[in-house]
Amino acid sequence: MEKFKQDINSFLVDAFNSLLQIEEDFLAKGPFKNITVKEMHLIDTVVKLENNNIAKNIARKLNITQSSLTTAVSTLEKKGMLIRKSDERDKRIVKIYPTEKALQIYNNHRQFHRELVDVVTNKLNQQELDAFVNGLNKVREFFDSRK
Amino acid sequence: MEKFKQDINSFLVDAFNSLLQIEEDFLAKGPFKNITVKEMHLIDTVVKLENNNIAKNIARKLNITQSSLTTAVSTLEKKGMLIRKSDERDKRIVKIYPTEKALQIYNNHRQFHRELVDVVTNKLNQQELDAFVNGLNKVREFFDSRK
DNA sequence: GTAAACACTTTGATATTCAAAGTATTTATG
DNA sequence: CATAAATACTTTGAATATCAAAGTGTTTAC
Repeated sequence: MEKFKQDINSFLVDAFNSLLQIEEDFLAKGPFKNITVKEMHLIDTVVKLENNNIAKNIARKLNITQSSLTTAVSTLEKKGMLIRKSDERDKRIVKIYPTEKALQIYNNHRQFHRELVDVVTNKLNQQELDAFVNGLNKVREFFDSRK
Repeated sequence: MEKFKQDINSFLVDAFNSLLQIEEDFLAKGPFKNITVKEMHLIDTVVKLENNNIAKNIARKLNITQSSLTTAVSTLEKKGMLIRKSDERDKRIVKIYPTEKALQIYNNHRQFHRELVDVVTNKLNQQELDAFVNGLNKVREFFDSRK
């Protein structure tokens, strides 16, 4: 049992850092080199929020302050990745949209994640996969409950 | 199958950030409030490397440059967490040691991880645990092979 | 119609990171 | 054995990220 616990712990400690590193390398080798993991994460959030893409929601999702978001969006606006549009109905609100270029990067990055997950699922049979995903979800539930 | 893949992916994407957040909160509530997750990670590495605690090794382990390490160590030296000692035999080499205070923080943090892992293992039966750890190790293998 | 609330941006400060240059020490080589 | 090269680290200067607090403009509430 101790062995299991060690495995789980070292995974939580080390594997995530490895993932970050791999992701960084992948982006560095990709077609758009001047994008960091953090910027990728922002683009990802913007795309996924779709119609809830107002600045406030994005900041909350990313767990950063509005002022931090403002600067991050400005940077990506300069890089031609994001566009600001103020809401027609409520002019206080700023909505944030990905450019065509950002969508390309997004898809490129999605592909990376898809390959990553494929490697895992290919190595497990159906029963193992069931149990694995079940385990992950328990960990996640715990994390969510502590937030 | 698609559902499984989505679950695995969103775990890798979101759970990591949740963990970071939880860890930050835990440190903020702990007995030594002025310690960040990154600083904790540095202390952790110093303690674990034991006799290989020379600056160069620590930087490599953390995947940061030597110059970044220098400033990080200086900060924790000022906070009374780390001590520099130059090597007797080769005076170019700087060895880095944790103070008593750092060891207390280290143990406190270890306890946090122990509890975290306990929560997970308690929620899974033996068979599920086998599959879960097996799956994690497959993910890790993939990460390591890409490094 | 004015005060309060809201959504965002700007400003000023602090922290992190890196590359490049600099310092001190050790190793290699002719 | 003297000097060049390599090594381990630190300093410097620049870029980026982050936040709190103050500021701007807009909407809502009374």
